[in-house]
Amino acid sequence: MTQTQFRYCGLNVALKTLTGKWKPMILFHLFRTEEIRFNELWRIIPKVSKKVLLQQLGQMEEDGLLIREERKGFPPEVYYRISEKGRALGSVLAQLEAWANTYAPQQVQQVFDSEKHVPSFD
Amino acid sequence: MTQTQFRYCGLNVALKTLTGKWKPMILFHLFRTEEIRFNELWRIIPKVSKKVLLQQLGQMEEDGLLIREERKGFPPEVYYRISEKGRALGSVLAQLEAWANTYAPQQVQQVFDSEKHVPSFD
DNA sequence: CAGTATCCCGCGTGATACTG
DNA sequence: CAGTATCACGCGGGATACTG
Repeated sequence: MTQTQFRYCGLNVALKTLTGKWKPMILFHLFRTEEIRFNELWRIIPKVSKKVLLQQLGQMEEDGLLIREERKGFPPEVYYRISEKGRALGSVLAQLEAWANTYAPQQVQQVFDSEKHVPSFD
Repeated sequence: MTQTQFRYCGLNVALKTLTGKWKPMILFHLFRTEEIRFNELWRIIPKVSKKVLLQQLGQMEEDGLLIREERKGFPPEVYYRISEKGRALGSVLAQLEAWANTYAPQQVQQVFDSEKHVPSFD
């Protein structure tokens, strides 16, 4: 039996940065691609309003999870990519995913079914 | 460089079960003790209303994170303890805690300071 | 194309009083 | 002691139109 210990202050902070309706999906895509433009991201994420997507990206930038790069010109080009801080979360996110798949497979399936098409990348 | 992969459906489910203002603290205490009575928990968690604490405990029971045991008699005695499913999250929670302490120490410190007294058990 | 401005609504959280 | 009933409020999320 593994005895794991933690305090809750850091846990609070970590969960706060991860909390947001679209953040898991955003992270998923950031982990998949080197960089991605806003509209590209917006197109592949169904049913989110532009305002909210911008909002969540803004929070994630504030929290240092991602890096926003604005290449000058017109029309504007803005690229988002995962940061080091964000990448450091990768294994933990994978473990959360694994935990859910193990202990709550039916709920995971529900989320899966509730979406038109979950990008299946192999 | 560790390449970690995850989909977001399970991540969504996992984060949903962890989302709640007092859940990190509740988990912390459940991991510390074998079992704990409601009022005991209520006393050591400052500034949470009884209703909300009950609410969050209720959700966590629904999600199978903890086990609620009601021992008959009067006045009633209700004990809460971590479940297997909940315990399986231990190492992940510890990693989230560690991540926050590494990458956002000042925010963690802020949370720490904003509380009268964070139970420091060693 | 990327971002802002408004207006809106439901839900998570909270204070307080009451009950078995 | 543990739990419920009410009432209230702010905030996250959403629809839509507009701007540089």
